[in-house]
Amino acid sequence: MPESYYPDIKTLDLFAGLTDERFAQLMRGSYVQNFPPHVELITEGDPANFLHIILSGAVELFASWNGRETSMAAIRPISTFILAATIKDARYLMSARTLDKSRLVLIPSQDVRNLFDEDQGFARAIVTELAQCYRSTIKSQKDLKLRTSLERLANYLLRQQARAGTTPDFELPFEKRKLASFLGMTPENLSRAFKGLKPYGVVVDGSRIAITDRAELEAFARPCALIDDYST
Amino acid sequence: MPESYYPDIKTLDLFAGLTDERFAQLMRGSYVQNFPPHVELITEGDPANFLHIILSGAVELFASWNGRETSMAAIRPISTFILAATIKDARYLMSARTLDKSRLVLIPSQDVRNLFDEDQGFARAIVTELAQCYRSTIKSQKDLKLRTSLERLANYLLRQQARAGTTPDFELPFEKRKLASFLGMTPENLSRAFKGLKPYGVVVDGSRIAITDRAELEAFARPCALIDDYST
DNA sequence: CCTTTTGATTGACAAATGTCAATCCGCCGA
DNA sequence: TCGGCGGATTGACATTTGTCAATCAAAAGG
Repeated sequence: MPESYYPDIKTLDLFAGLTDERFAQLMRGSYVQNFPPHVELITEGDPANFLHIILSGAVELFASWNGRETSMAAIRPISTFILAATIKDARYLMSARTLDKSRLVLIPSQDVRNLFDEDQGFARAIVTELAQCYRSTIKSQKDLKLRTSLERLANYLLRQQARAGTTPDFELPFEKRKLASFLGMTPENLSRAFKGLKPYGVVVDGSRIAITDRAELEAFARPCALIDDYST
Repeated sequence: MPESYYPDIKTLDLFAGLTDERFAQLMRGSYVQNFPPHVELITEGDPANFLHIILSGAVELFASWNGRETSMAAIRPISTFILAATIKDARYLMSARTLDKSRLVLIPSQDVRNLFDEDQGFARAIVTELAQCYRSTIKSQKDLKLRTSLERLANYLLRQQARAGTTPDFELPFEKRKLASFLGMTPENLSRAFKGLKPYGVVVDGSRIAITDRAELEAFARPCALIDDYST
């Protein structure tokens, strides 16, 4: 792999504490690949041969059963995905596909496991990352089980706006059909949900969303750190 | 803590690899406590001061939001719970209460984190445990998003029967109202769901369930390792 | 033994969500 | 520019799920 990517990858907490030597060794066995949009990178059920890192673009994790499919998460640079399967040397529980043109790093799982056994700090970092992922899915599960679809959408919009910055409006990061699947509803239902939030100051213009009165929307959505704060 | 509990706790994968000395040291700072049924052990939002281990009885993990409550998981001996919060030194995302009279071990979180930094094998074990928990919640999320409540119940019954052994019937491990909440539905809906499974050979007698034709039920439920096999 | 309590069940109804089909709209390529 | 394609939206309708109230059954306690 070209060394020009090293600095980007080093920004990940997972690798920040590694010695240059160990990091370089890990990278030497790895690959960087570019993918066009809508390419399936990983199929659920396959053995986890590589730890994936997304450098640019966007990746969707999804799952299927009995002819149905649902969006589980969207991954944006720079982060790893499907760490647990790599560590456990198990099969992927989710599939992954590119949403946009994306650049990925593939690190052989065996190398990650070896490094884990050799490097105390790396082990610590892996655990922190795993715990983070675990807690995120718990939050997501609480979101699903405790809220109606309207409430889920309202809180999602609040989180997105907070991420976008100080402006009252922002762009949805992907198609509405994906958002619907991610929130656990149909596209038709999402359309109606957007209308249902109009009284609370949500203005929709294509994929551009404006929240005209945050306090009003919050009064309805009731965001809560133990569900909506993905940083803790 | 009385040493008489040591052998039981040592059966946990998490502690199996520790030297006797380190294990004893960890236990010396810990407590064993007995609790009656229906006692709240942990409240979501509180800082995670202790890693909990259940030695006997049963514990329910649940979460609340906006006056609603949902069952997230049931924990049975001998296992730990809420490991991620302990490791991250973060707040609990779920509350916990005893279902039955239960005996618990409480290990100060700081001791767990210290041991993690000192002991390579322990770190490995923590990661394995965390990865396991993480993958379990992913499975649970797939179950929730990809299946109807009837399908969730059918697959739940198949899993329970497999756990119970070779007999076609088994006892539900807790109240139906808890089961309903766990499966993401109301008690009324669960009642109707049981009736809906009658054509597939599910016979209900109080909390005793019999599956008269497993093949028939499987044809409807379509169990799948990537959702229903909690061992991988 | 009887009473009280709690959970389970049922029916009637309401609300939420999904399905299907038609239409609309923006984008891209010919 | 003009189609045509795919996603978004809408309306009508079906299904699923939740809510409320009443009733039933079993367990707990006096």
